[in-house]
Amino acid sequence: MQQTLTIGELAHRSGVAPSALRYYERLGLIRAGRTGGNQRRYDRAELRRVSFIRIAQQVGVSLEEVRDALDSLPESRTPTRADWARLSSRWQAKLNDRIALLERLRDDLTGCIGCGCLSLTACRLSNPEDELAADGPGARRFPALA
Amino acid sequence: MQQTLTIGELAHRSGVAPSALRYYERLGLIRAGRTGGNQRRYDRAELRRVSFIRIAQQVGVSLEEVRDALDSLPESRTPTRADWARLSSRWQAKLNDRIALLERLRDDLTGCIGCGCLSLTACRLSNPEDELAADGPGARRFPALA
DNA sequence: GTGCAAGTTGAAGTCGGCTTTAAGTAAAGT
DNA sequence: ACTTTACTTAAAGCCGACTTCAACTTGCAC
Repeated sequence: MQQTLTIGELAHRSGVAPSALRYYERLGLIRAGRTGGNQRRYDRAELRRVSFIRIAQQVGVSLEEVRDALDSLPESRTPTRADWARLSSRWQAKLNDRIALLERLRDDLTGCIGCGCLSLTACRLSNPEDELAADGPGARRFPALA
Repeated sequence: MQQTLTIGELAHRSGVAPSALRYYERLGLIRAGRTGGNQRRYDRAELRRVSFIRIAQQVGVSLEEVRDALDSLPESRTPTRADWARLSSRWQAKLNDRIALLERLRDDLTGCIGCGCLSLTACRLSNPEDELAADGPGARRFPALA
């Protein structure tokens, strides 16, 4: 017999409000069974799903993207290992991009502290900006990630 | 004589819409001079500021947090190096936390692929969940970052 | 079996982060 | 000078991610 959690218990365990859990369910991110009296009962495994959702969210991934990812995790039958690998590598790339962004941000900060200048925005020593000015009318520093 | 950018030019260069730039200005994240005819003229340095904002945002940092950080970068007079160090280390911690989250997310994914199971949520091999069940009624996996 | 905390729903409200709209002004090209 | 394109504002609208509300039902505790 499977042990299940009420919405309150899952909320408490995960640190996510019951209202948010219902919202996630409406969006198809998590699933719940029901009691005879129509109350939700969560499989313990959902706790991991919720954790995954929250982490992803905290690093700037939208719920829609998360849903797409979770949808690709087949609940039912054997998926091809190739499908798995594809999904995984897509997320790997996404995560690597974000890690790179974070490192860039960190380096910007430390660079400006390192060089002793007082304004991040005016630091020419570590960041000669004129490279950009050279590459035509459409020079964009940060093309969109997605 | 300082070279300046119109809002359209800054928008194009940074990949951020003019409306968003005006919004950032209202929130105090960026600054602009004005022409005689009341049009904005941006110092080139603002490009770096905008870049910083967008990167921070993409990794889940709110504009308010960004503003707080940027506010601590004194535009005017010499700030204490201690202030700088404090601000920097606060952000370092923030960034390190986020990097850790990303790595955890990535490990969750790869772990589940590695072990060959088909459901992230049901993977018991690599993630025995019962440790959590043990630590009382308030066990929360992810206390808030901030 | 009764009481009360915890659960249910749909609809409306909130907040952050912008975009759009409307009505008008500035600046650059010819 | 004139035309076109880019800019200005305030106010309203929109979308994602929830929370709150109101009215009602379940289910565990005694």
